Amino acid sequence: MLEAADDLLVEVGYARLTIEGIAERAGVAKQTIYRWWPSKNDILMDAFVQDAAEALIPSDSADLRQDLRAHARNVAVFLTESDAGAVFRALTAQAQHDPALATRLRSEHLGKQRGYDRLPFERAVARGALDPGVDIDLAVDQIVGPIYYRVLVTGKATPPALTDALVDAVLAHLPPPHTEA
Amino acid sequence: MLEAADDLLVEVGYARLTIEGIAERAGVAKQTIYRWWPSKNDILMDAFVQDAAEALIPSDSADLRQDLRAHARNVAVFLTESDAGAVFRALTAQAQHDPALATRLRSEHLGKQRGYDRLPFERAVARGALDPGVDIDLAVDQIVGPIYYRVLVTGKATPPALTDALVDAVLAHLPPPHTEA
Amino acid sequence: MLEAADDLLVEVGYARLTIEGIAERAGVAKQTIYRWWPSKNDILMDAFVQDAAEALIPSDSADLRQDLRAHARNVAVFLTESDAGAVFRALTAQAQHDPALATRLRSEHLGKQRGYDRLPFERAVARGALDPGVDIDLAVDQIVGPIYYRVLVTGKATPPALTDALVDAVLAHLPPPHTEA
Amino acid sequence: MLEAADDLLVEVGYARLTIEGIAERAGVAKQTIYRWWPSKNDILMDAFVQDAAEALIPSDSADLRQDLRAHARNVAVFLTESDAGAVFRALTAQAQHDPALATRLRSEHLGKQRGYDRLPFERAVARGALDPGVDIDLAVDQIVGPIYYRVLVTGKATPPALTDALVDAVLAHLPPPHTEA
DNA sequence: CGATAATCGAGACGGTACGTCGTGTCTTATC
DNA sequence: GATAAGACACGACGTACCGTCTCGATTATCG
Repeated sequence: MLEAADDLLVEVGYARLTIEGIAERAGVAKQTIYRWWPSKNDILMDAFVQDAAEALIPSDSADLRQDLRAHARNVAVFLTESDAGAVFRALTAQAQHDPALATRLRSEHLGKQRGYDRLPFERAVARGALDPGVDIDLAVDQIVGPIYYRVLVTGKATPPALTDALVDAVLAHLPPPHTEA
Repeated sequence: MLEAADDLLVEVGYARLTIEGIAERAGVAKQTIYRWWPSKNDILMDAFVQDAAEALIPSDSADLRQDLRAHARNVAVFLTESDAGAVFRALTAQAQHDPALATRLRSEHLGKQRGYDRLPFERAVARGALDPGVDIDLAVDQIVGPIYYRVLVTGKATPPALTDALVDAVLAHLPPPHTEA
Repeated sequence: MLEAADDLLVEVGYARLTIEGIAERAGVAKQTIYRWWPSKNDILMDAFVQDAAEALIPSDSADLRQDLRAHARNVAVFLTESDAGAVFRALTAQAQHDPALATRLRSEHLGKQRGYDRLPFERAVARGALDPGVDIDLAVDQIVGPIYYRVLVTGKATPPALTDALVDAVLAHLPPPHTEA
Repeated sequence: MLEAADDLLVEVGYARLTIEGIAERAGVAKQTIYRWWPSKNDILMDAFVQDAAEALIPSDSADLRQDLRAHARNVAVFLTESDAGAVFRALTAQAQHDPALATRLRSEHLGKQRGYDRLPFERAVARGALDPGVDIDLAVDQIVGPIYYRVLVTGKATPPALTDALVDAVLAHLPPPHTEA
């Protein structure tokens, strides 16, 4: 059922995604869908949560720059090339018109994702490679913000060269750990 | 007519914005709307272009940091607080499902806007305050990207402290102009 | 269960009478109803047979006119004022669209009722007060026919004055018993 | 459209007559039907009024018995054999559950029909062949009542022999005009 | 007297039709 | 000749019941 919704979204696009279509594709009665989900967006939300659960956990190589570069590349690929990314873009779009959906999206996905995005920095702090006073959230915004912006707004590509440059720019002015030399 | 569309969008939200509603509000027959605009999105697009034409041109104080900070603040306020910003968010959302709209939005608004966003940097280069080799587009992405990202995706606030920090972070590692000492 | 059906019919009318409603009202699962009755009409039919069993047996006063007048009044009151009459009208209505129901209604109720309707005439013949050659069925039709017609079709009232007049009109031209003077 | 409703009623019966079916048959959108008729019964009512307008006007032969016999036969044939009669039976059935429909049926059809049913008697009175004090409505009820009763309730046949007998029975005890001998 | 089956409530399910809303096209009457 | 008014074919909406189908839980009987 979630699978049917997922597939149809990718096939025909959000605009032509109908509950009747999902029901027919899933071989299910319309009422059965309404029994479990109040709206099309909730179906997509569940489909997305189910699919995207595993994704976008940064690796841990003990090298902050390397981890961030890999993670930024993964975020870009997820957003632009994966099916789950297509669902995410659709949900984000709908969330602009639907505050309840926005809340769900943030509480059920973006919160966790923010945790993953912070992970490389937190590991670096833990291993003493980064000053604990660094504003990690700001750093994360500076890396992933431009990626989402390009995907959702300008439509420009987000090649590795770009994501690498974003990472490098952020790292360039992060204070090194204070060494009592 | 565009006004009616504009008002209704703000009043009832995109989801409940109908062409019949716009026609009624404008005291006009539905067909008259169809004579000029092929779709709801095109009406909004025109309404947006009309309204937002003047906005978001950066000031010129001969101080790059000061100009960028002011501009970033303006972008944030436009996106979160103005009626035109609400229309922009709706259009950006719909553009996710409608490539033609995405194209219009980019060619009729974002291109010009990008020019404005670049202006402070170009002026700084012109007055010799910035190395001409700087990747201005990257710098712009790093400043405005996180703002759009917060507004469209995470829903977090974008106070002046944040936009200032973004500007400062970008300026911190921009190479100063090469001075032949 | 039959009681629940009966009550609901009188309360909400046939149009809003649902099997789910009956089940809920009777505190019973829908399937339990389906175990015993194939359809809504069959439930009503059983409810009617149970309730109406006692009704409409003509008295025997040894006076044909008096018996017929009393019986005709009873028929009119049954049809217009009793709950069982309401069920009968509903069943008769449905029988127009459902031949099987029509057959049940005739075999399980109307046949017996016709026997009761004939009784005063048969008693009169037996006691020598009526010519045995009389077409009793025709006479019955002429008395009860107009009553049902008014109730089911024209909706006009059927007061005692009317039923009495019907009886009198029929009796007026019935041949007296042949007396070999 | 009315034609489609009419045809479908005869073809599939009232129980399977759906508005979607009528729409499809008439090559029309469902909404177009709802624009003009609030319910299935109203469609049938209009279809019936249109079709049955001409029917059942008694002939005038200057012979009361002959006119009544012919008219009673026509009524019986109309009810049992014509398409319009099938619609009438369905409407009468639904009118049992729907007071508004009952009212329409009476005001738009039965009133006029009652006028036709009375006509032979009124003509007889006019030509001096019938006592003006006769209760014509009662006489009409006694003739057509049993016919409707047989058709709607008992389902027994209404052959000419029966309708003739009904007419004869009524005429048998009607007072002749008072002749000043 | 405890295992074993029948019966029941609850309610999910695939369906059909409902009556409503909005779309984009069209015709008609007005100014 | 453009416009308001609004009818129309169409597609989808969300709802109500239909009749069928598992599920446990609860009796009720029999071993």
